[in-house]
Amino acid sequence: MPKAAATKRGSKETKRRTKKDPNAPKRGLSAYMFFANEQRENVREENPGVSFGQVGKILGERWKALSEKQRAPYEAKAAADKKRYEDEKQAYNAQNDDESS
DNA sequence: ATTCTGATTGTTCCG
DNA sequence: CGGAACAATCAGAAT
Repeated sequence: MPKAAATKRGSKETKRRTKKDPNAPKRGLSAYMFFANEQRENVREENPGVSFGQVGKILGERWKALSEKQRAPYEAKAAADKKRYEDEKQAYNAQNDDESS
């Protein structure tokens, strides 16, 4: 367990922190994104007719329903995507450093 | 050093 | 076109 429990992120009050960077090196995607990318086709096929109201929620439930090993490929992708972010992060760093002239 | 927070990411669906 | 449930994330900023 990391820390406390209740931690509603997005209180909108503290949102004014993290000053947006000049080129904002947006972070990478998340496992869910990769998972949804593959499952969306599958879930939609197994749940014909269901609207986002159902599919969306079902998708999330199924996400954890998979075995950790199943999430592996998605988590792996997420990790790989993060690396991608690291690259832009470095570009952002270089740009920032090169900006002073 | 440690803690936390916010920003972001992508899917589906519709009006 | 965007928003909202769904989940992860995680890197940097504040303490």
